[in-house]
Amino acid sequence: MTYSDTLPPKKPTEAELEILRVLWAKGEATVRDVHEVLNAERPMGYTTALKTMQIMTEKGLVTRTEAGKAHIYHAAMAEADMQGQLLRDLSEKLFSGSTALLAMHALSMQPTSDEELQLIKALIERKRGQS
Amino acid sequence: MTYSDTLPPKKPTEAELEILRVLWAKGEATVRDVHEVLNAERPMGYTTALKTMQIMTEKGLVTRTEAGKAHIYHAAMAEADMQGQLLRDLSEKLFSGSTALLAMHALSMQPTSDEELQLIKALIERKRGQS
DNA sequence: ATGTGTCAACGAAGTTTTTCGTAGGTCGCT
DNA sequence: AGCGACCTACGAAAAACTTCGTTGACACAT
Repeated sequence: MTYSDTLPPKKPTEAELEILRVLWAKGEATVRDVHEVLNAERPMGYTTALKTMQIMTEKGLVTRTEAGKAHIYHAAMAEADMQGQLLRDLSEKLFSGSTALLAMHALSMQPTSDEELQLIKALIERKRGQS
Repeated sequence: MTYSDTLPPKKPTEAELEILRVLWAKGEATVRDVHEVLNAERPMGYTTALKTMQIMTEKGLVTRTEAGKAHIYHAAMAEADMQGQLLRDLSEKLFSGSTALLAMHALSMQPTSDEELQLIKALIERKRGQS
């Protein structure tokens, strides 16, 4: 029985999220793969990445295949699901739980391309019927 | 010379954010005020709130007036600015830095009222000219 | 003046997160 | 067999965060 069998996945820590980012980008990766990417961004020991990934396995944040010599890791949660979870978390803590309010704030803070605006308008039209 | 004079405000921790929430809601508050609110949500010692607020003062997250007996605290950063900062942080970590992408995801994850949708549309129209 | 209540300051313990050194295993090469 | 390269596992230190007990100050009522 693993952690993930009994408890809902907890929010990843800062370091864990960095590793998840690499896993999402690559689809799957070994500790070495992950370490190479992260170490390029800022100095970090190999065993630091290893240890963190071991802990993440215990927590159920990643799964691994122990096939060959080096284990192959996968993110346990899809990136979109994690985006949703952290977005909801932030909306609760800073926007009274309103993801719409959060979205509005996000939109107003940065130049957005017409293309993106168009996508958002489409999204809104699609939602209009629902509520 | 205080911390905030030399360094940009760091991301608040979980506990610090809870305190900021109270300060933003009340405008200003004493340790007792803050403690009463937080302790109602979940058990928490008075000195825990006090200590955290002292640390926040050092970090420059809050300012305080030492006028009377009890110090009066204010959030150093406006709520909207903190919302912006944390939104940008999240967008960098999970949305390749695109706040528009973040906004879209936020919009698609929860029923949104027509009224809110209307506001967002207006926001988009206003932005359309800019880019 | 003595006791009671409220306050800030401080130190320190407890917890979680991050970091990495060391040890031991396996593989392939000489 | 011995060596070097690469891997996991483990333990533990270091750093960051959270919690709270104790102390001493001050004011006010007894």
